[in-house]
This record gives sequence, structure tokens and C-alpha cells, in this order.
Amino acid sequence: MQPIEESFFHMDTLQLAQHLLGQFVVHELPQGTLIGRIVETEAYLGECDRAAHSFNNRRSKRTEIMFHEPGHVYSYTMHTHTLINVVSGPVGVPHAVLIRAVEPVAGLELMRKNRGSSMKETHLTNGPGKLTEALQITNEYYGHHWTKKPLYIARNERVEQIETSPRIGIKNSGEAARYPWRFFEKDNRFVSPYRP
DNA sequence: CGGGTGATAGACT
DNA sequence: GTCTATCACCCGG
Repeated sequence: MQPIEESFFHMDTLQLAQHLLGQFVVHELPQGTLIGRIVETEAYLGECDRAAHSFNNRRSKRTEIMFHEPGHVYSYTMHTHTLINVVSGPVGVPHAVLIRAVEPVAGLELMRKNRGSSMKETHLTNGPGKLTEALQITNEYYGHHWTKKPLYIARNERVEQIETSPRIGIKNSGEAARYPWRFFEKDNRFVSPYRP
């Protein structure tokens, strides 16, 4: 398993959010290699998107990485959970794609250990906070690049049937709350539960 | 020290 | 599936 080429990340953000579906997230650890296949993403288009942390090109210590080259890791903490993003857009354009769910591919035993032994398989990685816990992804990877080991994206076949919906958890973002910028694989049981 | 940042587990129906 | 109580850190002032 090898990291994807850097040029992969140089595409329109809404395209990238869809092309990421099917790709592998790989985390190589001493205890084993954890792999998840991306089945759900959301695009955040900074300058024109009230739901984005970088709305209006808001630049802070936290959003800074989104102004850098695409392919960097943007992570942030939501109370007890870490959420993980892929920086998108050219330098100076603060876009990102949130990875909302993956399908467990390898390292299931370790994932179960990370998530609690009684956790059902479908609940292992079917949410943005769940998958970071299962794959042991922490804020230490803020500013890392997704082409570098030990945490990287590896190429796999793209998904064939992509569905869209409004994004989740942003209902106070006015008009932006209705943009259909959530993408997921049709009928995949590891997609997070939809909350209308 | 206040504001900003939504997801999760578990109980219930 | 739906409901709801609970969860913590970083930052700027």
C-alpha cells in the first residue's frame, strides 16, 4: 500500500469530494495497519459558505492550514471527538472536504479495541468522530500531508453510484444549510445516519 | 472567562 | 429509527 500521488488533490473541491469516495484512508501503526474505504464526504467552500470555519476567508490559527496547498490534513476537535478533513483548493482558497464515514477494510480487531469490544460492526466507523477513534487519528496530524506515511490516502476504485444530500449538523447556516454538498455511496451500510 | 465548535451512546418506541 | 443528555478544548479579550 502506497500513498496517492500529490497531483490527485488538485481538482475542483466538489469534484474532489466525490473522487475521494472509494479511496482508502491508511494508518500504519506499530500494532498494525488500519484501513478504511471512504464512503461519505462533505465539501466546505470557505469564501462563500457560511457553514465553513473559513467562511469569508476567516484566517486564524485553526483555519490557517486551509489556505495552504491541497492535500494537507485539517483536523479539529469537537468536544470529545476529532474530525478530519482534506484541504482542497489552490493556495489562498480555504476549501476542505470532511471525511464523514468509512467502511472498515483492514485492522478490524484493532478498530474494535479502539471503539469498545461491544460495538457493532456498522457502528465502528459510520460517523466523523467514530472513524477517527477507530483509526486512531488525533489532532497531532493537523498540518500533516495526506501523501505521507504513516497516515495517508491510497488509491482504490472510485464508487459507481454517488448520492447527494444537504450537509449534516449545520442548520444555523442560512442558505448554505441547503447546498447539496454531502456525497455518499448509495446503499452502503457504513454511511452515517441521516439527520434531516 | 466567554464563545465557538455538533457528534455520540444509549434508552426508548 | 428517534430522542435527548452529555461531552472538552482552543482561542481572543
